[in-house]
Amino acid sequence: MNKFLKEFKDRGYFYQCTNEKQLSDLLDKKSINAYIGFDSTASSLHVGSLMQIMCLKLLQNHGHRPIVLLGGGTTRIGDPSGKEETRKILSENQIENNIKNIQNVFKIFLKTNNPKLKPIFVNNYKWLGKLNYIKFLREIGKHFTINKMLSFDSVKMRLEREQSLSYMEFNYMILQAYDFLELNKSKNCLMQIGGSDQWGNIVNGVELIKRQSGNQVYGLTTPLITLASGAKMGKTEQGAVWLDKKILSPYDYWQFWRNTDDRDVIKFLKMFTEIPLDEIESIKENNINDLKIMLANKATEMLHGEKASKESEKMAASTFKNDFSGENLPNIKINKEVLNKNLIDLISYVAKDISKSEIRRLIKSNGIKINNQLENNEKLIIDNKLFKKNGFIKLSIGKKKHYKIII
RNA sequence: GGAGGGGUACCAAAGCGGUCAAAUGGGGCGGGCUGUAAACCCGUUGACUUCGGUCUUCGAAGGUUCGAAUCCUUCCCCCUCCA
Repeated sequence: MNKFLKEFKDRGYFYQCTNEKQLSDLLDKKSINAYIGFDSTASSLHVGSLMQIMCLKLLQNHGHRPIVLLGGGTTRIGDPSGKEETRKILSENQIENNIKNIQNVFKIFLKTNNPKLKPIFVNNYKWLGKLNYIKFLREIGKHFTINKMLSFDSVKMRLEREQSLSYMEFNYMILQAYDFLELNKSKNCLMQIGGSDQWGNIVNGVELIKRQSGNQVYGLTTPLITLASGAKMGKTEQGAVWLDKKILSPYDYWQFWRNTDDRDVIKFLKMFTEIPLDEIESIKENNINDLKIMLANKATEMLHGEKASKESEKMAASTFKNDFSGENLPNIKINKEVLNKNLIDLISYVAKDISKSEIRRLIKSNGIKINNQLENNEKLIIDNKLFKKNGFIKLSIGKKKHYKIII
């Protein structure tokens, strides 16, 4: 089997392929261009897309060139795959801004010195935006039969559940197929990768290209990641795990990986780091917590860089050892308005999204510590004296959130 | 177009004139156990509070009533069946 394909499978990225044997031979013979499309519905991607990003990275590592399609056109429509409801339509401006921001992630992950392997960015609005309806129906539409379209999971599910599917959304798969055709023509793209829910859309593209130009292209899908707990990958208590430090700090990102379920650690090491598989094999019996730290380090390093990764590790170490070093904790400066007020005001200032009622509850239920000391007095006045000993206060909210309060 | 059913807190779902800030489950949060894991156990889960209370919530707006999530009117949205 082709080396790329082999690693693709060994790392757990493989779900389905349109023609595995042929694809393997092709990849052995030459370097190809392959694409994955990403949704631009939010200003950043989250870990839910990370596997796809890793796929592109792997592709690149094996000497193939990644094409990143940011769906300025299709985002204007909304993919019904896997969705139970029609999606909100975003404004054009929003979409373009999202695309700009999302690109940064790829620039980080797909950085390379080899100009031949540099990622190609495309926005399908460029071609979808100027389609001529009649012409499109005649040239592209004729290749799609309603009979078949109705049989696709994305459509079938909606119909079975008797949830409405608008004509607009119904067209999504045709547009995605058209994207593939366009990229095949203009960028000589020979493969599309996508999540398993994209299978139908991808197959349509492969067939459309075959009919239109006779070219043979391939599709590859990745499995839905299932966590040991049964939950969806990428959600934490706080919400989605974003790949943008403006939305989710490197430390929180690091923590996300550090808190991986035992049963998922090896799987994640394979999927979300570039540690060689034989190395993972040889360390897999190591202490589980060391492995989690390794996972967190490597994953954070890929996205936020080595420095941020190391700092996060240090911060975690000082946070979870109750030795009161507190050195690496995030600094929160308080101004005089908060000084000499009470504990509730301080916490409210530090954690703005917690309501005062909630803070009172926290204090009552032993959730708040000042300098590692349980503090039950919500009216404790925060004055200069408290800062005397160390020059700062270590404020702990629950077991995992700690702050270094300075004046 | 006709006939029904429904919209309740983060989600699901009970309540159907006062005892409802609203049962129950899930989720979240805090605590315990531990390994920053899992499982389990306990507590908590509208806001503000001088801890006495106060204010705002049951699709929207009005109305009846001492009193409404609960009854009436209008409107909006969803679903089922018939045409």
